[in-house]
Amino acid sequence: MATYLIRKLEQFTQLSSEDKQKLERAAAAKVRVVRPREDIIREGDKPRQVNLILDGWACRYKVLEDGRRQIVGFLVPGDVCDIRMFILKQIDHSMGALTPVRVAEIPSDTLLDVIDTSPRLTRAMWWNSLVEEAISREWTTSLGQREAIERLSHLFCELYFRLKAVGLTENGQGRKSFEFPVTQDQLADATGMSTVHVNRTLQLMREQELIIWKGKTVTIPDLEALMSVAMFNANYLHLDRDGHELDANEP
Amino acid sequence: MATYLIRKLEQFTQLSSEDKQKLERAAAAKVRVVRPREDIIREGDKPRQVNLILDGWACRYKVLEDGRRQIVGFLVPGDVCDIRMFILKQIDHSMGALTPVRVAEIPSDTLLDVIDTSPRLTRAMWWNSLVEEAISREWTTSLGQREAIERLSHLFCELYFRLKAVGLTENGQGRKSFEFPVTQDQLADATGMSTVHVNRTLQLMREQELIIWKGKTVTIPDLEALMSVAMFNANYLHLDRDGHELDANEP
DNA sequence: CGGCCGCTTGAATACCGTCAATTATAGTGG
DNA sequence: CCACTATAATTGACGGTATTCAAGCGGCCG
Repeated sequence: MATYLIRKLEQFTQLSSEDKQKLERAAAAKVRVVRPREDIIREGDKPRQVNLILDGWACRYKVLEDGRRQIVGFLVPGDVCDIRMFILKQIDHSMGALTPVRVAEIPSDTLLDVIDTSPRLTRAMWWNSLVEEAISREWTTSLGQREAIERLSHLFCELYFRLKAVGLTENGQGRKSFEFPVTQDQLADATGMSTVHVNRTLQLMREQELIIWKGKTVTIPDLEALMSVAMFNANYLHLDRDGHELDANEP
Repeated sequence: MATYLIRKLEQFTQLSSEDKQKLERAAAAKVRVVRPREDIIREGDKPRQVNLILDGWACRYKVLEDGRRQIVGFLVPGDVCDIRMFILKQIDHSMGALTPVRVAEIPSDTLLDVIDTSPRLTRAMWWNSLVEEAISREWTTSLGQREAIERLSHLFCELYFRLKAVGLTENGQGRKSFEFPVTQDQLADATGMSTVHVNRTLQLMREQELIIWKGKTVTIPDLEALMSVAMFNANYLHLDRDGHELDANEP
C-alpha cells in the first residue's frame, strides 16, 4: 500500500525491512476514495489525520475572494499531504482530487510514532519536507521569471522526475512517458496562465517536438531538450541519495 | 539575542523561561556579520550550521542559468534560515543580505538538542516551518493570480504582519509603519515584475494612499484598505496562538 | 445520438517588459 | 562643506506577451 511512499523515501536512503513494514502497517489502517473534483481537505478545516496519496492525482490550491484559483502543487502517489499540520487550528489551503484518488488516512499519532522511533525514517521524512519546500520555491521562480513555454516545460520536467522516483514512468526506446490526467484548464491554474495561452503554448511545444500529449499520456521525446528550454536543474529535488550514509545494512 | 525568534514562536505558544534560556544560549554561541549584497549561504554549498537572523534583512533567492533572479522570500529578524537542511549534500537556493545582517551560527546538533528536549519547542518549531511553507504557497498564488497592484499590496501586508509578530512595527495614531530597507529593484525580483512597472505601480499606490514610503520607512495609512486591495487573509500566517493549550504555566 | 466537457481558433486589447535617458538621493573624499 | 560618484528612482516611447471574449469543433459517455 505504501509502496510509492517507500520508493520515494528510498531516493534519500535505503530503508530497513522493519522501516518498510511500519509504514505499510500505518498506511493500511483506513482508506478513503475521493472522486474527481472533490476535496480531500478544504481550507478552514481542522486537520484530523495525515493523508497519504496511494493512487491517483490531486493538487493543493488556493482560491481568492473573487474566485481566481491557483494550484500551488501537484500531489501524486506517495505524497503525504499534511504531516504535522494537525497542530494548527485550521488548514490554510485546500487539496482537491483531479482523478479518482485513494487516500490512506493515518492518525497523526500513529505516523509520528513510526517516524520518531526510527532515526532513519525521521531523516527520510525531513528530507521529504525539504524537497516539498524546494518545489514550492521553484514554482515561485517559474511564475516569477519563466515565460510561458519555459514554465510549462519546467513543470513537465518536475513531474517526470518525481514520477520516475516512484516508478510511474515508462522508458521505451529513449522516449520517456507518464500518465498525465490533467486538463488544460488545470494546467492554466497551475502555471498562472489563461487556458487559451496554455493551449497555444502547448501547440508550440508540440511543433518543436518538446512533448507529445495524446489522451492522458505525455511523452518526452528528448528530455535534454525539454530541460534546456525549461532551464531545469534537478538538484532541488535531491534525488541523489543524500542520506546514503544512513542506508540500512540488508541484503 | 534570540529575542525576535522567541517573540515569533510565542505567537504559537507561550514558552517557559527554561525554553527561552535554552534558545538564548544556543543563539549566543557565534555571531557573524554579513554585509549587504553578500551571501549568507549560496546554492550548492554544503550546509554546515543553522543560521538565525538576529538583525537586518535578507532574502532567499534563485538564479536561472541566464541570470534572471527570483527572490522567493524575505528573511527578517527571528527567521531561521535552514533548520534541518544539514541532512542535504548541498543547498538548493541562496540567501543574501539586503542590509548589514547579524547572523547567529548555531551548530545543528545544538539546536536539535534544544528543540527535541522540549515538546513545546518541538511544536513551536513545527509551527514555524508550517508557516514558512504557507508563505511560500501564498507567493506562488500572488505571482500566479494577483496583478501588479494586488501583488505589491499583498507583500506589504505579509511583511506588516510578520514584523508586527516580532515587535518591529510602530503604531502612531492608527497609521502602521515599519522599516523597509528594500530597493525597487529587489522588490521587482521578489514580485516577478520589471523595475519600471514596480515603480509605476508604487506611484499608483501612493496616489490611492495605500502606502507612504519615505526613505526606508513604509507607512500604511489604512490597513483595511490595503488588505482589501490585496485580497489579504492573514489566516495562513497562523498568528492566533494555535498552540495555546501548550502554554507554559508561569506568572 | 445528443449533450457536455475539454480543446482549439480568431480578433481586439490590456498589461507589462524593454530600452534608453534623466533626475534624485546618499555616501565618500578632498 | 561641497563636489563627486554610485546607486536608486523616475519618465517616455514602443513593442511583445498574454488576457479576454466569443464562437466553433470534437470526442466520450450515458
